[in-house]
Amino acid sequence: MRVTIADVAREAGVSKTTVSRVLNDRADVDSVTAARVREVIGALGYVPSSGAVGLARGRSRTVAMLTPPLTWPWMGEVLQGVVDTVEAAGYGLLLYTCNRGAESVAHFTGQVSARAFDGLLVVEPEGTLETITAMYRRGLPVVLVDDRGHHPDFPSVGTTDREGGASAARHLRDSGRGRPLVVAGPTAFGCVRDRLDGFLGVLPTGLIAEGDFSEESGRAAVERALAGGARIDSVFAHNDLMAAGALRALRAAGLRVPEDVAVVGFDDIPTARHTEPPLTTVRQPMRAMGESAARLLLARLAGEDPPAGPLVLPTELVVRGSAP
Amino acid sequence: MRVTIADVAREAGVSKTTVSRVLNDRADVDSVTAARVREVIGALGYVPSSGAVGLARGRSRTVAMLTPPLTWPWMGEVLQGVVDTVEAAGYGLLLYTCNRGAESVAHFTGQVSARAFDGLLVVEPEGTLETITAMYRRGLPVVLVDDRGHHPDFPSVGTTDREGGASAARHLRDSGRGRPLVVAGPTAFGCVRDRLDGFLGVLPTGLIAEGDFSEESGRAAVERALAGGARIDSVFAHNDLMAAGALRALRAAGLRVPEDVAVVGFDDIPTARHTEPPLTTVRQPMRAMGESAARLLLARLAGEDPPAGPLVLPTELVVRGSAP
DNA sequence: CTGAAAGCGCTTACAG
DNA sequence: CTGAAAGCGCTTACAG
Repeated sequence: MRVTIADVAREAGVSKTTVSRVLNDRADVDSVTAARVREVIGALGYVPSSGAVGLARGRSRTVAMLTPPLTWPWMGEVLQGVVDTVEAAGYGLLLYTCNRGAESVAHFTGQVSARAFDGLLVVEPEGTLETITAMYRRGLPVVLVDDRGHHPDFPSVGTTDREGGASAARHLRDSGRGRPLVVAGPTAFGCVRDRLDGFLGVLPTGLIAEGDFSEESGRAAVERALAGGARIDSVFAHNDLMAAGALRALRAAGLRVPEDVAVVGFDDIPTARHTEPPLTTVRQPMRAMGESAARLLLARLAGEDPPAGPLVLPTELVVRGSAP
Repeated sequence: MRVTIADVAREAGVSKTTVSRVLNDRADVDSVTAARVREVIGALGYVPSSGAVGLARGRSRTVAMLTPPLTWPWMGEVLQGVVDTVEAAGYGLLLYTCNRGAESVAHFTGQVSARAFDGLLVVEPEGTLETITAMYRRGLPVVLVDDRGHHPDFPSVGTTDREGGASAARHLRDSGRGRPLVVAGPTAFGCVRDRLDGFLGVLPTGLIAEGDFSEESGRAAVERALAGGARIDSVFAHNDLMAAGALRALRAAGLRVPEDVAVVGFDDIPTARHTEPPLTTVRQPMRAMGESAARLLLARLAGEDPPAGPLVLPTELVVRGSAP
């Protein structure tokens, strides 16, 4: 039924070896022969079986990516950066998510999926780190897009969390704010600690609430602070979702943003420009991070040595109405 | 270096055939033998090569998905629905995007990627339709997640665009609005014509602008209408991005939303609840559409016949502040 | 410049 | 219940 290299060889009157050479653009084929083979390939609509090619070559020209839920507001950017880079290199991308928890991971490591790819890209490895480490030890090239923790063992791509936090603090300080509330993410994450350190180094405060990166937790943190009688003139939230929640709580309490309280977020998700007022935020270059991670992995597959330290891409303060 | 089925067989003192039987849970293996083999598999950390399995079995247990840019606000939901369903069935998902245009498609159809999957899921096939059709004719199972056009030749999953448009119109009419501006998408798309028909059947209007689904085009459409002296009391935009643009233009013109002009969008993207005021919108069940499309494809791969017509999932009017 | 043959790591009749 | 052997569709020394 399906057209194989043998069909092409027979039709073109050459050996499979020669067809294979043409397919792989080897120089040592007579140009007339090559042209004829190419013609037959076109006429027959022949497409090589990637499974067979992979088996024979020992590698699949496919990389896998293990992600948190794809509904995270910034995953689209990361994914697009990865796909573009990987496709441009002629690789395929196999996508896995951990959102079904242990079951997903089990499946991921299980017999069906495994060994189908040459290398692995991981975003936010929490929960899967042991598994990943084991695969890494057995020789699987891995690169982390790691905005959550510090995993010095792996090649990784990150962003300037500390400087990002500091830039938010400088901006608030320079616009005359001195009583900030920080709505932090879970402090177990390395990025959270970095953002906190950077911020506090510029603008020290005792008012620190720990949220869980959800909008609701941002809202609750502000409500608690207000109910506790805290007199704040600004909020720095560790992501835009919590900042949006803070915005709501402030306005619900009758406070004006930015006149009474300025708000700065982190990430610059698509929603950030649509809140009222639009959100000033520390932008993470998610797309560039996806591209860089993919490039790092591809370089690794091409035999290059992994870089000594993590690749760190700069954040950028984006000023909008919530903290002019 | 790498552990193969031969290593397991040798270590367990059985043939490769027996190991293969254990691997595939065939009933006809002595339970003691099976236990021993399983033990060796664990000890050696053996993982089958999916390439070899696929080659031997003639199918890869992998499906591919061809998508528009992953930064589309609702792609995350679709993708998550697909990944969940596909993973649960023990299949892998190969991701391709068309965002680099012709080059992407060429790569997609090219030798490296093709034949690496058993079936294909396509979202918004514009531009790739000829290619897809050709592959479909040659026997590749295909399912469309098609919110843009009408392609009766393919099994597809859609939503109730016409009823969605009608529900927006009924809502506006019932709240006393009679002079709507419709900001439509490109009328070349089947879904746009359906939304328009549904809306106009309930609330006829001559004020119809054609946007391109971008926020900017929504803003421009409203500005033009206002500049032309149109006296409107409501806007129905064919997606939330254009609705958000309309919202901005209206407020910039000094009009109050919803008091002076009510606004209804389409999609219910994450940003919809964060605009000021939050957007009333016709929700598309993107995640369910992704799940259904994947299920349809998997059923097809399992040998089931494709359904006669498209699978149509219901929209739902979500009422928020922009049109209470 | 070209081809015959072995091999990649599995599965699957077939035979026992 | 178990195994030897052929075959899946390619690539790659090796020989000419």
